[in-house]
Amino acid sequence: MNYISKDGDNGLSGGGAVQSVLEDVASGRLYQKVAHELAERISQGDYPIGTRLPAERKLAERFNVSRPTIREAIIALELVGCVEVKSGSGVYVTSSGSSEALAGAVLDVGAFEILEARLVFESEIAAVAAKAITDEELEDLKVALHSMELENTQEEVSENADEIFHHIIAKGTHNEAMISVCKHLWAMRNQSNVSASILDKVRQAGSRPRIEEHRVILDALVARDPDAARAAMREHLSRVADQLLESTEAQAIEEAKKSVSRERERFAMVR
Amino acid sequence: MNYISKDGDNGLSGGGAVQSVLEDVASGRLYQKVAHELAERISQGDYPIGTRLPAERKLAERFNVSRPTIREAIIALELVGCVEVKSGSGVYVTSSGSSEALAGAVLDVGAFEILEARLVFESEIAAVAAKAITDEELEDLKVALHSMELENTQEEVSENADEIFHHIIAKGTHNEAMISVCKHLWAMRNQSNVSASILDKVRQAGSRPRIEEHRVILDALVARDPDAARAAMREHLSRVADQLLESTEAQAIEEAKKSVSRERERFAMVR
DNA sequence: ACCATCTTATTGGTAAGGCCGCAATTTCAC
DNA sequence: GTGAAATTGCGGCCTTACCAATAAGATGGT
Repeated sequence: MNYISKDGDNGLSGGGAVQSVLEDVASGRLYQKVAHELAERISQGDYPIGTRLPAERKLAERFNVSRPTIREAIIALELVGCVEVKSGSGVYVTSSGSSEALAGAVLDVGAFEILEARLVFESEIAAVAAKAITDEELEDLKVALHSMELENTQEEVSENADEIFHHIIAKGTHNEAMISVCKHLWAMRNQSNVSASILDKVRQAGSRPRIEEHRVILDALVARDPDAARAAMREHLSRVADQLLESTEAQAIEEAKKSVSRERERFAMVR
Repeated sequence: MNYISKDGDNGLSGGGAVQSVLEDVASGRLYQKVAHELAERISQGDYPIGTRLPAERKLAERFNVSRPTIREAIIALELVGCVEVKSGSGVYVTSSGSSEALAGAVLDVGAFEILEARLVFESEIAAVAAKAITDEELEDLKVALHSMELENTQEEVSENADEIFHHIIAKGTHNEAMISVCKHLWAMRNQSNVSASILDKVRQAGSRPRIEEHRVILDALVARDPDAARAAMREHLSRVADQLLESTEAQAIEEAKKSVSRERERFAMVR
């Protein structure tokens, strides 16, 4: 990935063009991208364990970002535990293992991509859960569904019930890896800047049908029918995606028209 | 309270999960102290959940530190997951407990669970990739397959070719979310302590058939046949899982017998 | 050879400033 | 009066520049 913009523009002096980057990936935080890239280099072996990373200023130069940004990225890596910084000496690689965690970590992803992934993965999760879910978890699902209904009547939409509902299903697989993937998907969703702005409207627009779709999913799980559960989840997320497409079109009818139609086309393939 | 005194070492004792992650001061980085203090205020209720924190500049003033330092502290809190920052709006308290912190983190997961998840998810990834993969990526896959063959003849097994092969397929979906999930799965796999010890033997035992299985996957992708790709990937990972089961039984025939049979049973359901 | 000192490389922290997004408020047209 | 568009303030984001403190090696005197 390249952070370089056309020229050495800086926000300050002469250069008018904005501070780089934001063309490539819209408004992710810069330190995250740098940390991400750095983690990938580490886990890839460019910076072996025990070695010292280049100096902050060198890194800043190599990534074409400022030193504070590099500092922030290093702090992120430090908190993840794959790097240790010794004051006055340098920053040393301690473990490439946890760097992979961050390498695969969030980063800004398009809302449609996330939805497409959820459509594919969560459907399978539902199918697996249909065969493994316990009665208690089904009970929890009913509670979650009920609180979704409450949210619907009240104007107080906390958005949590939906997430909880899907999380319980993932938990119903009794497979930590699948649960982790589910969390990962929702973490991406919750961080995505697109979804933040648009998803609210989408949810408000179609909150009634959503309840019914969730109920269908629940029924399939109660029946322990994997195929029905997969189909119900697919149907649900397909409808959410459709609504997102509509909303997106309504919102950015001019600018993103081409992009939308492209995404729609892509989406049709997996649907 | 003043953070400038270097020897000051203010107690800052108490603390919950959040503080433990933000390792205790010792190393004397200023942002850690600030993050620590901030986390304490949050969990203590000074900044209730959902509310907005004071602006960077205000906080800098209140803590007698500079704005970059406040930014760093906020990043730490953000990574721990107890705060969410919305660009242009402010930074909001999300949860005083950092249970979400481990959400993205890779905690140890059983090898079978990971394999089961890969079986389910990577098969779907292969199916999606079959419709979206480019010719260049197919070329890359051929190269990866070739280097796997080389690894097979030599005794020098670097194990990388396998991972690269699967990564390229994920990349072939052209969906960042799916790529991220794939990375996430492999990160779990690579960190799992079970796999570290056993997977080597498994791979050595069945490295020859593996090549053939990968070739079948590649052929399906070349043919752009989603169903064939999914089936081939499922077949491949099923065999890997079988071999892992055998190896596990051979290794820990006494102690883990029950556990294994339980896992086998579980595994049969999704297979 | 040994030790104290100087130099250098590196991180730690600060200050000020421009840019851009968000949201509330105001203004203006209907 | 009401709804939509422009303005304005706030707030975070990233940058440049500068100075302080520390660690580790080089230097030089004994």
